[in-house]
Amino acid sequence: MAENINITENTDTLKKPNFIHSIISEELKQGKNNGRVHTRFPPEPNGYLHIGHAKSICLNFGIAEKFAGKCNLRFDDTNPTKEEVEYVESIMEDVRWLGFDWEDRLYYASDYFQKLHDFAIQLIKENKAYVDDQDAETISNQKGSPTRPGTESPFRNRSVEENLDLFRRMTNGEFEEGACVLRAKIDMTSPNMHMRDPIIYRIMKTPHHRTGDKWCVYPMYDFAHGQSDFWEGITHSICTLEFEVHRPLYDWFVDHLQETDYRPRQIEFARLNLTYTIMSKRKLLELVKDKHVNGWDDPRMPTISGLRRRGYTPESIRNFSDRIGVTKVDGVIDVSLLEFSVREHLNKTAQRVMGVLNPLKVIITNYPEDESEELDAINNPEDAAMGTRKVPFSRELYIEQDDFMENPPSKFFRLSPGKEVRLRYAYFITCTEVVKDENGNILHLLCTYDPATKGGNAPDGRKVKSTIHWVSAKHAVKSEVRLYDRLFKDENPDGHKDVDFKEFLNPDSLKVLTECYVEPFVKSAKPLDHFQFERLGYFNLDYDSTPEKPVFNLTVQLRDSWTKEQNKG
RNA sequence: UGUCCUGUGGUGUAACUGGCAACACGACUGACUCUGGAUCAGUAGAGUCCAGGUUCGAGCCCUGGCAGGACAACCA
Repeated sequence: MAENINITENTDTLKKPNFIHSIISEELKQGKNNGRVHTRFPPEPNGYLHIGHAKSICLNFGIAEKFAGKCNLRFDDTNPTKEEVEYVESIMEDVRWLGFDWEDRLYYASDYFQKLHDFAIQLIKENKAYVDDQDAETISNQKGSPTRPGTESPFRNRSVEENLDLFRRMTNGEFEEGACVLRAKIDMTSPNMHMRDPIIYRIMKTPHHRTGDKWCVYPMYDFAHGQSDFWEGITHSICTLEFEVHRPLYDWFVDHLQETDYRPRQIEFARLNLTYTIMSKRKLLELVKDKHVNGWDDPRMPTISGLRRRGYTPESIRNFSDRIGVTKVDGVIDVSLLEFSVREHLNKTAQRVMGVLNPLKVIITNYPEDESEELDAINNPEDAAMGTRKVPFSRELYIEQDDFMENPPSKFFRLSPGKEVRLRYAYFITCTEVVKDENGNILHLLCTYDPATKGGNAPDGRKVKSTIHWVSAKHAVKSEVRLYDRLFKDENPDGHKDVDFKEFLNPDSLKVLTECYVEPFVKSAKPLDHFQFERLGYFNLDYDSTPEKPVFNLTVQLRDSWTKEQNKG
């Protein structure tokens, strides 16, 4: 798992305003909540966070930052059957890695189990809640349908005393799971299904990851969330669109909780959808459990830990999040926007290095056998402060197979027989002979170099069409490189009614190259360090690396107008 | 036969109390270049879901439609 977590300071100046900012500004102008702004990020610890959560994290913490308010981290842990400490820990790690700080405001819904239980008793005493002995199916049938009103439970009018006694016995564990539930008494004919006497407590005899076996009744989401917000002094409870219809219920509970002017306000926004990926925690879990990927942090996963391992930076994710905006329109964002965001950041910050993925040996026939020299290379042309490094050069080199064509088309500028190209930061070379085996497979290339072009410039002003990357065979570090492609072949794998999303898994989403050569500079790299392999893409060092064998992950390729050109024809 | 929400270039978002539909990604040109990267300059692409109405003027206001989404877990 991730070791090198560097908290990056939040210097983003963009923070594009959105409709929630407008609502808050307006309220502030009216003096609401005495100018206080307090949000929260409330994940259920039942899985790893994904890029969709990142949007929510940036939104909630971003609002706090923008309005000089606060943002809490709260675990919505009201269902012990699904929640685990492993998830709690990963979530905290991910939020921190993204660059946000909840300071001392770490909360759990389970912190409020007692208060919630007290409130439930209060509702019973006010004759606004009752114990229902019917089973799940019966209750469900009585709820009616969105177009048909529900009917009342025969237990709806039990006396307060009886309800109090029953709920006490539920709490004491006298009943089996499913034997009965506590329901709010609202309106079985409401056009809003959520107002038809919603269940607020159920019996669960599963130990809770924090409270152990102290409780055997647990509050439902709707009963816990608004009250938790209230007790924490949350002013804006931001959630996704599907909770829109829950809002009247959210308000109903808070209105019955306490008489005061202060009310947390629920505001909904559209969750993030990305092309070629799925965002459902349940389905991501399925990919992990069925081993379609190698864990939650597999670099192909849209999880934050996956993106981190893949080489995404917190800045790039924050910028992405800002760029996509916040609205109530259900849309799908093109992954290319995410990719643009990493390229943008890594272009400015990544150490450049030369690495050959598919090696083709080149022998410089006029370069002395046992000699070698060191050439100066620029670490990052976008940032002079990053300085230069030495790159070893010798008689035997590797170049990229794609950089040589025996019979090149007219627009191919790279190496071919008789053609001269520049080896980046080194010399001009000319291909003099293609050496093949008896089957006609290319074994290696014989080239000559021009000693006068050392450093890459010809004193006679001679130009070459192309500069290619290379690596000195005897100095290079043999590495493994993992190339990733999109996990799904379909733009919307989740959007087909009759086809399971797994049908669209891309069988070629991972390609492992074991014979790659990278310049010795990378020997000192630590896991997660970012590099640009010149002319290829951005890569980072994987946790699986050993000093003997580095392993690199492809974060994203460089834009490539050559293959684009090729695909035209 | 319901309630709630949403409709602006290919995609995502803007447009302050009505005033020439803007920005980013993507696409395409060209310039430059020791990364076919980056950078720079530029082009195309929507008349704002539809139909009426108010107004000198409507993406914004009004009326009526249409389309898409959410809601019937003892999940969150």
